[in-house]
Formats: sequence, structure tokens, C-alpha cells
Amino acid sequence: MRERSIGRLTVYRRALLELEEQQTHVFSHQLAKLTGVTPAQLRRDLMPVGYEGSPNRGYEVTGLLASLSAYLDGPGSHNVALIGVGNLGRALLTYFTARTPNLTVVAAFDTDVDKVDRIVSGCRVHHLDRLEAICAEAEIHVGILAVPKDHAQEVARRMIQADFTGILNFAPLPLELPPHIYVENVDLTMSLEKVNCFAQQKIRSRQPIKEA
Amino acid sequence: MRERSIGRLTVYRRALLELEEQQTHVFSHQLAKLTGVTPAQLRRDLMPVGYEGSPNRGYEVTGLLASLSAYLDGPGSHNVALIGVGNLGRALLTYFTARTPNLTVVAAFDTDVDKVDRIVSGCRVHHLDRLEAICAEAEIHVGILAVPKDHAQEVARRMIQADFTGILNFAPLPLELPPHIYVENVDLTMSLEKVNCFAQQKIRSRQPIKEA
DNA sequence: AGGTGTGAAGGGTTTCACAGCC
DNA sequence: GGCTGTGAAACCCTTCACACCT
Repeated sequence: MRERSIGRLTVYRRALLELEEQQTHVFSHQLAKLTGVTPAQLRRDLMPVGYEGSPNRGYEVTGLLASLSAYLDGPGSHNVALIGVGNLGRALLTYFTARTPNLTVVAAFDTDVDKVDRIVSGCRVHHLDRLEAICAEAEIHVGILAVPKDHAQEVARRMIQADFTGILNFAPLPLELPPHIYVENVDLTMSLEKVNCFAQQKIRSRQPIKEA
Repeated sequence: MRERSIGRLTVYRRALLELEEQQTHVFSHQLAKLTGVTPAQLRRDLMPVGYEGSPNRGYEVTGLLASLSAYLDGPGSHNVALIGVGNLGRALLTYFTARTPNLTVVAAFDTDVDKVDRIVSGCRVHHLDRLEAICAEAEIHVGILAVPKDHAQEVARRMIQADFTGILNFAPLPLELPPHIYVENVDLTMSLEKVNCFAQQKIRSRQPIKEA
């Protein structure tokens, strides 16, 4: 009951936020349908959260939302930094700025002096040299790492220096970091190649008759 | 031995491509180090591929590469389509165009007439209405779905009509599709919130002394 | 000695199934 | 009756450990 489950809890929360405007209560099978899981899994995921529903009304939406947010976020600031304002970085900045109500990307960093001091999606780009100072100031401990593969390990080390504890890593290589840092890897190329592999299989299994 | 393993196999292949220029043979522990897995897992992943290494030379790089590619891609074309040329879609197009040697994004689609007929990263944008015709012509069966959440289900259905068998889905909702379609979901918001959650935990566990 | 391939064990995650409750 | 919470079972994935090979 860790890793996987936590991810789904954030999905439940997102669905509940939309649901909040429409209804006050929700059953596990309804929320499960909305989020693409089984009712049993949803109930199990909720166990450690400690919020209890009632058998004939289900879960109270606002109450469950509050418990989920307390469980997932805890107290403290939820500022995020983007490191690497390239093609992908800019898109992620725009994406997250519009889509994460409880997290805010408050600073971006790059080594390209042409990008420094520009504003992207309402977020100032700083030189990477200022990482430590700015992140200490803004209490940033979570970073989106979107730099070229060859620089990722080096930049990640600087993030540790700047007291980061969580990294969302888009560089396709295994970062070597101390265990008190949480790293979530997103390997887009791997995902696409995986889809291609299974798609090919599906095609083959679908057309077994072909000039045998 | 499915899902997970296939993803890692694509990672091994990528590492081997870089290795090819430097050495002719590689041991499981070396390749494992490069890709962030244990040697045992790597060897197990390779089992269904059917390529055998030798105890005192390890794996022959080019031979393993050939077997991996045969296993992962099979024959047939490997053309990919992008559906949704928004902020994220454009970035993905650029990203994949530069990074996937064996897959090619050959067509993009959008409903915005201002985007239609433009060229993005060397790829022509077509109106979504032409999806079926163009994808049949170019033998495209894999799609990157990067449209707004509210349109994703509807667009996905059109993709099925156009004979897609694999979808890399960036819309944060569970697509309802027939079982002969493979869907890989990438939920960026979930990933970032997950990082935030664990990062908070790390901070708390690190500083248990605080004005008690 | 130091590799590989793999049966067996281990660990984690999902699903089942049912007691308890309204 | 139909829902929730949860022990138990099933399932999947990873790691261990060792026979075998050079």
C-alpha cells in the first residue's frame, strides 16, 4: 500500500473536485467508474487515509476531499521549480500552471542566458546558478527535471544541494541519488515504444490469415 | 512477464544503441547499471526474447540489438500520428521527432482550422476529419492522444474507427475502448502530485525535531 | 573465477468474498 | 437490499540462489 496507491489517490481527489459542484455524496462504484479502477481497489486505497463512508450514503464528497488533501499534501508550501526551459520544459510549465490547483510552479531555471529573465507562462526564468538561493527563499523542495540527458545527473546533484527532496525526472537515464530523495521517472520514449510494441501484437493477432 | 518487462526491453535497446559504437560485447551487470535495473531482472527480461549470451563474453551488442528489435517491433511500418496539436502536442512532436529513431510521427491532426496545413517539426497538420483517410494511406496504427480532456473519449473513438490499435493517452481520464486496443496512460499531473506527496514525507521524516 | 539461464522463494498489489451496518 | 471495510486468496513481478558453462 504505497507507490501505486498514492498515485491513484491523487486521481480520486481530482475527480472529487469536479464532482463537488454536482453532488454531496458518492459511492465507491461511482468514483471508481470515473477514475478507471475497481470499487474494491478504491476502498482499499482509502483505508490508510482513514476516512470512513457510510453504507447507505457512500462518501461525503467534501469530507473525503479534505481527508485526501491532508493525507496527500500535509502542511507546508507546495511550490515547485522547473529545471530546463527547453521545448519540453516550456510545455510542461504551461501544462502544470493550468492544471494543478494545489501545486504552483513558482520558478524556472536554465543555463541559457538568452532564456534567463524571460517570463514563461507567468513564471520567471532564472540562471541555474541561483537555484540554491531562490529555492531556499521560496521553500521549494519539488523539481521538474527537463534538461538534456547529458546534463541530468549533474543538475540533479545540484538540486540535492539546494535541498530538493522530490524530482519528477524526464531524462531517460537512471539518476543516482541518495535514498532520501524521491524520484519519479517519466520516460516518454519508452511509453511510446511500448504502445508501438503492443499495437503491433494486436494487429498480428487480429490478422492471422495472411498469405500463409 | 509482460507490461513492465516490455517497457524495460525498449530501454535496454536504447542503451545498446549508444553502446554499439564503443564495444562489441556487454555483460548483464554493465547493461543493468546503465539502465537502472538489477542484473537478475535484465537477464529475466531477456528470456522471452530468446537471445543467449555467453558466460565469459556476455552478450554480443549487435546480435542482441537485432533480436530485441525483432521482438519489440516485428515487421511492418512504424508510423505514428499525433492527435491534438496544442501546447503539449507540439512539444511531444518535437520531442519524438528527435528521439525515436525507429518510430516516425508522420502526421498530426487537429480541429482548429488555424493549425491545419501548418508544418510543425517537419510534420504536416491535417484536419481531424481526414484522420481515417490519411492513416489508412500511411498505415498508421499508433497514435499520441493529446487533446483536451473533454474531447479525448470522442476522439479516441474516431481513432478506433480509423483502425488504430495503440494509443498513448495524455488525457487524464480512463478511456473506454474495446479490448483489442492497447492504451498507455500518461498522467503528468498525477506524477507531479505523487512526487510532491513523497517529497513532503521525506521532509517530515528528516526533521522530526521541530518546536515539540 | 566469474559469467549466464532459470526454478524457487519472496514481496507487493489486486481481487475476492463476506461480516457488519444502515 | 446494497453499501462499506477488510481478512484471505490470487496474481504478478522481483530477487535469490544455484546448476551449468567457459
